[in-house]
Amino acid sequence: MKSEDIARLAGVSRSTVSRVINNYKNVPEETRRKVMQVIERYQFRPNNSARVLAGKKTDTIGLFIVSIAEKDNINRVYRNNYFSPFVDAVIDNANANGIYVLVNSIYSLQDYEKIKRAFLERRIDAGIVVGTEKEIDVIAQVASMGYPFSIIDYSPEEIVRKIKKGKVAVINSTDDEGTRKMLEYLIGLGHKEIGILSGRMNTYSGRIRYDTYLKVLAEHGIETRKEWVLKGEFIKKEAANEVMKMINHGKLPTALFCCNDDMALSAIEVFRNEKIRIPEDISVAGFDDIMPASLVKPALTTVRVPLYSMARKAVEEVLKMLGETSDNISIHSLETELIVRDSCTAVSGAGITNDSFTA
Amino acid sequence: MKSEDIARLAGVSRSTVSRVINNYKNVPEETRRKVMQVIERYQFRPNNSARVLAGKKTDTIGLFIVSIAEKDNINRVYRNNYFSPFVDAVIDNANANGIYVLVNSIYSLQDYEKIKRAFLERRIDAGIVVGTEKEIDVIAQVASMGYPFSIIDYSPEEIVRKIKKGKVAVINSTDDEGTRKMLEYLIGLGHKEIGILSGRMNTYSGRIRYDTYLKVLAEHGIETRKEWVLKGEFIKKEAANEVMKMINHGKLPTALFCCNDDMALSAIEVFRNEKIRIPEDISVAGFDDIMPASLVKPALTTVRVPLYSMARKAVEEVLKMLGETSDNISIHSLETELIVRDSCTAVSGAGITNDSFTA
DNA sequence: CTGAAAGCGCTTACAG
DNA sequence: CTGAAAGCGCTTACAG
Repeated sequence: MKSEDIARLAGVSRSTVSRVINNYKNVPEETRRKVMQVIERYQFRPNNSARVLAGKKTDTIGLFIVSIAEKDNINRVYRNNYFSPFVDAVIDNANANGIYVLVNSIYSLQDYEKIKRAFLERRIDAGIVVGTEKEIDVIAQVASMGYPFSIIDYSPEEIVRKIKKGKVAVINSTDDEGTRKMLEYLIGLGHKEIGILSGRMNTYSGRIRYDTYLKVLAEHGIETRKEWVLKGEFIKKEAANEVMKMINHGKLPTALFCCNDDMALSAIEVFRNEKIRIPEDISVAGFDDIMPASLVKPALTTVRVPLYSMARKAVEEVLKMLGETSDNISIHSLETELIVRDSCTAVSGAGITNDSFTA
Repeated sequence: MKSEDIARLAGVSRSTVSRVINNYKNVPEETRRKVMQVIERYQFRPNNSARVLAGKKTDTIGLFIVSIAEKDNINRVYRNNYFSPFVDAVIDNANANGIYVLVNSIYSLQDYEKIKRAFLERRIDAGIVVGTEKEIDVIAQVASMGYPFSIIDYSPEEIVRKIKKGKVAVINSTDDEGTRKMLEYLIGLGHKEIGILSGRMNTYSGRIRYDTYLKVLAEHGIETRKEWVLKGEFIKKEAANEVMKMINHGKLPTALFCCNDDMALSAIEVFRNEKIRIPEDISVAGFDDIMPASLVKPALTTVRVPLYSMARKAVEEVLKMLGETSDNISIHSLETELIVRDSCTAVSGAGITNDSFTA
């Protein structure tokens, strides 16, 4: 069944069938109805390849997930916990707009060519990139060909510097404010010895969270120690190693700010095994608010990153840019939120209770 | 840049360029090299729509995720925990074979038309369906048009009955054996009072797990009680309600077999709030082995469903069928595994320890 | 308002 | 071994 068949059956030309399908206004209601009837009767749907070849959009966007984890790491925990809701949200929002989503995993620099390939083969109209280690040069290249891009978690300054032309939206959360809220909450609980379990420094959020930690402590005249600055790379295992090292080293801080929940969960496990109580002996804070954060005991105090809204924004922006002719680089920061649960408490003897802050 | 440009630059015809791209054997090495050089120099990639229109495959499969949860249920917990690894795995395996994946969410019966549409528009070569409430008639219809399908978690008997013709692979896990192993493990621990928190009965795995529970108890001459047969629908909230009802009713069983981990986690939470200790007062077992299962305290004893292998199988089968001409319906059952952790223990006074079974 | 025709960028018998 | 040509199924100026 092709448009020619529909035309014959409806007693019109292929041109008219096409005009009906594409909602041209200069088709009389009578004709439109006649054609639609035949279309519905035969469940006709135009061949997408033919439409695209004739100049239509693909109505498909590419979602590229750059994964921090190794390809053969079966757990791939970071991705599962953190990205899944994002992927869901992108698909939901795209589908709601009649747009298809082609999802790709990127595990290596070489895989990055997939992005270019998908565009060169004209499989997609636009792209969304999420994950670690974004190869900005490839993206800049594709963007300069005129394809819109939403980029999640990337330095706006670097985008402005590296993307000379193109339609690009950068979607971040306000991790600086989130970090600040968390640290001021801890300081408010009386903590003066606050360690950090940092994330990947080649990641925008990794750097922001770390930099803001340093900044806020400095503002409050609080010093940290080398042994309390742990490098966890956003990965559970690395985090566990670093925490163990700190424990063996001797004196613990009274609070540990972890740059993501995965690492916080890992830290909690190590502490528990070492009979270090949470939050009595040490307060542990996370970042992201992934699903398990509310399930573990003690439930994790963390900073919520609005992944769903970010996904929606990414889709919205990319579709908006698709309809525009001029280049444009836009920056969007969505609000983070402090989520107080049970893994942090007042420093003993500080005379402050957790409750004063949840109210 | 199109194949014509490459042809001109390489001093050959479009036909020859096409033969090089499609690996025809009757191209002399010399010619092939010459053409490839130009292709690489200009980063040429053939327009996919043109190829498809000319008769090539799309090299894209559709992944359709039927979601039990409501569209506007922000948590959509079931899907996140259970399906995410599956989606990941499908994408990994497809990409590894140079195949793209178009991911679609299905929330309503009406959404089911998306499947038909994707095929009619010739966007995909084959489909994989996962999730609850599979509208088998739509699938049968599409399958009868010759498009291969892998269906996850569906009754083989019903497939054989309803799909008269087509290329279909049904991929299940051995939930019957898994259920049996779990129940015999519990019975071995001395439990004679075993309740069940059942799943969705319009789901194949939901029915199998329930039916096998009844069967195994009967085989062991163990009776259950009406008040211990809870209907959780695979959903945390329903599960919590049912468990609460059972608690209020009075006597508890010594063990509760939950038909998925989400419900088990939910049950554990309710018990904890009611000061009922796990596993001392009641043993709780799950099914699936989702990520949080190993993280909660006590860690959940459960049955592992080999989601990753199932995803790989689904991709493999669908690609295999793509290369075949004849119709074929195949049934595949992948092994489940009993995972003993901390949420189940011997009935007090039974004189049996957990250790006797983990060895 | 509507049809005939050109064109989108490939692939593949066909003929040589 | 290789090129000219037909054809895939649409869309859209163009002409009327």
